[in-house]
Amino acid sequence: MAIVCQKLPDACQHGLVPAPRRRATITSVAEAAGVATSTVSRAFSNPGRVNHVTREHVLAVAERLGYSPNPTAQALESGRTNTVALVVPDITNPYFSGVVKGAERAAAEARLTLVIGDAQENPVHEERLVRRLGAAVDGFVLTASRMPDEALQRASELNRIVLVNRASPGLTSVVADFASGTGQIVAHLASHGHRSFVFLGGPAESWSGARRWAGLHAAAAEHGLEATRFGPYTPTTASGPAAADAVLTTRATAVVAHNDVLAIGVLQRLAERGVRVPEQLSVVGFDDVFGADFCHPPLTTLAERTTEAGARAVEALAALTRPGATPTGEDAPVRVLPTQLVVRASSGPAPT
Amino acid sequence: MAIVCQKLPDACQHGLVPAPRRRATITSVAEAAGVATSTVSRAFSNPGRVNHVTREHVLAVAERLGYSPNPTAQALESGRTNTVALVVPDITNPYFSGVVKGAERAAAEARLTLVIGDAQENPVHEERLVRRLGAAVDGFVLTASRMPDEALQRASELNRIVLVNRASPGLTSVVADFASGTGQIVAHLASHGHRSFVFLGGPAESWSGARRWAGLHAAAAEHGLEATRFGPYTPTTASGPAAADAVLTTRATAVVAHNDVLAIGVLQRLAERGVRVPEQLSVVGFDDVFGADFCHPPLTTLAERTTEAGARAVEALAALTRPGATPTGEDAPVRVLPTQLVVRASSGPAPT
DNA sequence: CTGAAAGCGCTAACAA
DNA sequence: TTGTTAGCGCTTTCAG
Repeated sequence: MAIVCQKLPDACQHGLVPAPRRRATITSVAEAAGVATSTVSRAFSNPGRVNHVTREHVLAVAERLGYSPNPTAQALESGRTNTVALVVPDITNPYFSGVVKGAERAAAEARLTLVIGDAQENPVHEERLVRRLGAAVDGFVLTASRMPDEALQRASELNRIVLVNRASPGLTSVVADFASGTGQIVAHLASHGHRSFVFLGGPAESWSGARRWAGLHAAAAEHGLEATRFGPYTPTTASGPAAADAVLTTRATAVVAHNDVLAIGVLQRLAERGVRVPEQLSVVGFDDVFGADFCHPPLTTLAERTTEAGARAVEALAALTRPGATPTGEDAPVRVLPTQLVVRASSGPAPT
Repeated sequence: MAIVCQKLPDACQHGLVPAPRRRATITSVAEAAGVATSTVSRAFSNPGRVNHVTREHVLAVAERLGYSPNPTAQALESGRTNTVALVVPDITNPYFSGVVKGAERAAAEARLTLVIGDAQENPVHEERLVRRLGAAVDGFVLTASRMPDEALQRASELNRIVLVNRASPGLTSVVADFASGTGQIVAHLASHGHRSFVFLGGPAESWSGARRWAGLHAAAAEHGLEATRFGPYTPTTASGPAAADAVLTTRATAVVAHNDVLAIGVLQRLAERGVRVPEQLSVVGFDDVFGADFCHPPLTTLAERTTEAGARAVEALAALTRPGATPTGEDAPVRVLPTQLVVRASSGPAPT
């Protein structure tokens, strides 16, 4: 059995690799159609340079054989795959849904295939993903990348990269306006008479986490509020209890969480412990994710334009892959998207 | 400038395609190391058949040059990419998060790269995705596929396919035990004195939706309940108002929604209209997604082992891709995973 | 243990 | 307009 498998181009490899059926190749189509492979190739990717009736014929034969060009081979030749990868830290975090949706829409418009990779909140895994996928895609959108700047620089030498909610020297990026957003949050709290708040920090590597804290800190100083930072916490509801309990050791009247998922976990814990929100403690999140509007009480949170961010990032990436595009450089644009505070029932006047 | 670009293997293509930098190839490594390309190849993928010190040397040179094998080229030769695709109808639906997580874990264990595709609730888009990615991956896990059986059969001739929450003749699949699950739901309602309920159906093409209704219908007959089906509704919270309003035209004392997201939308609408849950109306969902435990009131729902489903599916796919695997056939296994009713506050005694 | 050479499926000169 | 030919980067016989 195995002995037969030597170099018989077609019959072979079947018993070994259970590839369902051998796909038709450009060669088989060319033979069946009685033309050269290059004609078949042109029929598909260069319609202008082939006789109309020849083309029809080739296409008909191809259809009959169920042929469609092998993207792997096309990619090997051209170096382009028309595929871009979107990498997110944790695909189960609903925050990234919007980014994914926007990226998909933009990819479809640019006739690009989008694949999504999950970095699993792990810089090492993220870097490996980029290495692994590097030659198989035309570029990456790295969302809230946890990779250190050096790693990003290294990766950007081999790959086209666009960042979302992360900035790094020389790299194109799309970020939310955290400066304004954190200002809105602090103004909201100040207007309600709060004098101090606790910030529940997210992962240490999180660039946006750092921006959030920096913004809150600055705005707090401006408004004469006292701001304290706790954490880091893994941004999941599971971190809620520890975070909430930590807050309750202080006399802060408000708490701002790294993101909504963490805030919701905090809310759950506070309910468990009989702390009334917002009467005793105001809670504010970031992201306005699915769930923020129906948790109890509904969460005040800073909404970002995540869909737009995903779309803009893919568009920028598509532009980078087009011939004649300027590679990254000093002038790498940072696009800032507005943010908006959505006030719901989880925040209110400070207790007197 | 462009004139220079003729066939100079290296200098070319730079001005045209702004690929950040030319990646090192097996040839450049071979030259730099003073060995043949085949030796480099073996150093990487056949460590046994190369002298230990030669191998070290090659690896060192490769490292210095930043070389890593081009998966596209490897794939072209071997037909294997060590990449599998997971396709979901809508990645923003939190239900699929568990499947993704499980698939990721299993893929990592099998040393496979996982890419995720979003079919956007569209059978046509789903089929196109399979076509597009077909040659670039070793196989597919199609989750809750909306493709008709014929399309699946066709696709399975060219690709290795494993289904999750969908069955189709001859295809391997992993499904939740809806028969038991729907029985649990109906028993729960019956034990609380409900005499009739409405089922809010999901997309018409949804296989699991059909199973859910079939199970509910059968169990209702068994318990002497009256079951009515409404819909189809798009399974998003946005469909909640229409669905809830429809239910309120009936005298049903309970409503079972196609999934949690829809159920949450219903809950929101009921609150808006002043209908008390569960005093006036019990609400039950499917999936136990993120949010089901903190919506108001917390949702009674049928929990599936989504993580396990994702993992099992990828394992099955990995097994299919291993040499010697039996291609699909009559005996294609259908693996049934248990389901469990999670009773929360959204369901209770029928109003008297 | 290592090298030479063929070829995976496709595209892009170049000729005809 | 079409065919011929030479690779893209890699793996894999087959010799040495």
